[in-house]
Amino acid sequence: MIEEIRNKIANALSLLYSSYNEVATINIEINRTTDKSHGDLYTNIAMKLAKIVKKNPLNIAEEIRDHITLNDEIVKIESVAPGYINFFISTKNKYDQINTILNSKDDLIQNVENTKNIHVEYVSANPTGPLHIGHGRGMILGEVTAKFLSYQGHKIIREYYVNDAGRQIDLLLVSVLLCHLGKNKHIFVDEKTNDDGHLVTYKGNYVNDVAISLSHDLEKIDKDSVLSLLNEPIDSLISFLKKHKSYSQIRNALVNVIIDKYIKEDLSAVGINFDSWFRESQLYETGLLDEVLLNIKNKNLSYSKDGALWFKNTQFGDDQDRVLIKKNGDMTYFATDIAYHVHKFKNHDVLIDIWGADHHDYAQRLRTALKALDYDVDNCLQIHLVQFANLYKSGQSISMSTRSGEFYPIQDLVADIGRDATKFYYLIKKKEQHLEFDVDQAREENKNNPIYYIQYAHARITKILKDLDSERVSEEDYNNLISKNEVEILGIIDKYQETLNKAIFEIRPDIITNYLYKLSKVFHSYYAETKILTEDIRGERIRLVQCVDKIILNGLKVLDIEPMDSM
RNA sequence: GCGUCUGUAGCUCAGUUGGAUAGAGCAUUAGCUUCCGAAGCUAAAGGUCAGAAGUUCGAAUCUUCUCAGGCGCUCCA
Repeated sequence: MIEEIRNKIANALSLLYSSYNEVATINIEINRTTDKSHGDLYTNIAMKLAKIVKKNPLNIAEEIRDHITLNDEIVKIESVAPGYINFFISTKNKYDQINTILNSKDDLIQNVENTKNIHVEYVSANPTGPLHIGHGRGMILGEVTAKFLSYQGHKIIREYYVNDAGRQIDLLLVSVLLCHLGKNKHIFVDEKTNDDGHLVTYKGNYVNDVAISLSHDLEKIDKDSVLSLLNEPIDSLISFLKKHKSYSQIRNALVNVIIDKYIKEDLSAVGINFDSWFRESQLYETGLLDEVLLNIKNKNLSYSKDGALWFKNTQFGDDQDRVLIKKNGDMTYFATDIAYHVHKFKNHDVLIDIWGADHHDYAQRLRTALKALDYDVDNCLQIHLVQFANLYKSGQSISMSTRSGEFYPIQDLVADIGRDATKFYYLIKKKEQHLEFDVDQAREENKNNPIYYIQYAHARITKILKDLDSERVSEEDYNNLISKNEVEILGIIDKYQETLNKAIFEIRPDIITNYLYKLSKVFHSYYAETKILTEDIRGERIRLVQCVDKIILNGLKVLDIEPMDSM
């Protein structure tokens, strides 16, 4: 319908204003009206042309209007000040979408033509403990990103990058070892507290459980040697451990326990399964890290200073150069991340990283480094930065720290409000927005809680339609659906497909949650005001609510939320 | 100081590519059960779209500046 009108206008323009070159290239916008007294569709083309053809926009609108013929579908055209052209569409054609949706068997999603191999990396929290609500938003948005891209038709691999070779693992190992020796309250002489007042070693209750699981391995470490190092700086103990012949085996066992007993369980609680787990240690073992560092050196992008190896970031606009290899020989995250991305570039067309917004500067740094190594960063690497979520409970903001053991595990949130509410609330706003997440509200089972409100609409429709299985309802033209709510519902239905596809292609789940909420709202209003199962126009109303229900089910399915037939 | 995200009703937020009178929910106030689920509905009230200038026929939307808040600017992860 919109295309048809656009063609008619283009035709009129070529007759009227062909002498102006710019007219041929102008974008003819056709939009839906918000006020039905202005018809169904409108265009602002006359106002855009006013400047080019130097005429009063209203006159232009009139000229265009007179060059478009009416037919069965376009029943009226009017030109209105300051220069809108409004189109009135016949009811029969206005609502083709309702039949399209009711008759369709697929998911109403358009596929892209050239599909790509896309690598999506998300969560990737250090394997030092259970996942908590601070990880929740990236977790859910990462999953939705992967899902939406696969709806588009792309081939997706979901990967969790496991930082199993860094300092945090050594600190966790020390913490676990202390527990094993019954010294879990021990604090090292040099153990500083950071700005948040948290310690460097891990103090959560789970550390003790991990120590029990690993007791067989921990027995291999000589107890007396460890005890003798307790009054020295923590790094003495760490270097002692690193020299131990079973060090990598024990570290590996530790990481396995954390991943298998905690992280995978946490992910599964919100329904996430990764296709691949990539370990940082692989970068060392395969020699890729050395290879990449050599490449950086050969391209003259690094230099040595103060015993460390530096990348020449200032050559690319950064305000300082950044360290690749520390004075003590350890790699920085910068170095291993470059190598990891080099690895990912080998087998994929597009890489997507889902990171917290606090990594903004770092993302820029990584991009420039990879660009300097001749990777097509602009086209092939997307780093999606997700703003923080602030969770509230009983009016209090919940703060989080894995090390101190003071955190709210994601599994507790799921147990508290349910998997679907958890997902829904994390998805309710676009990623650039800071998210205020009220746990108490998410637990409520009333209209304060959008997910229940939507579920309730579905439950009500399910109840109405329950006994109608045998009733045949034929395709209708919906001419009798003329009440305010009916017209509004038809209008919302009409926009579903374009809304859905916009959400999928722009990876904006918030558009879907908003849409479903609005649809549910009008439905509830309609339901309270109108009896659906009446004698006279029963069929049309049944089809209307069937369509509403189908959209709710489809929208929830796209978001991977389970519908509730009764509540 | 630099970078970045944000600023819309008392609170939490929508607002299509710049379009016609800026919209919801909560909270407040006043109502609605012979009737498909009241886990609901109806209505009232609530606005300097942070501020200023600019572009435009037309700005919450685009540009610039200012103000306020979050985050980052470690040989941290």
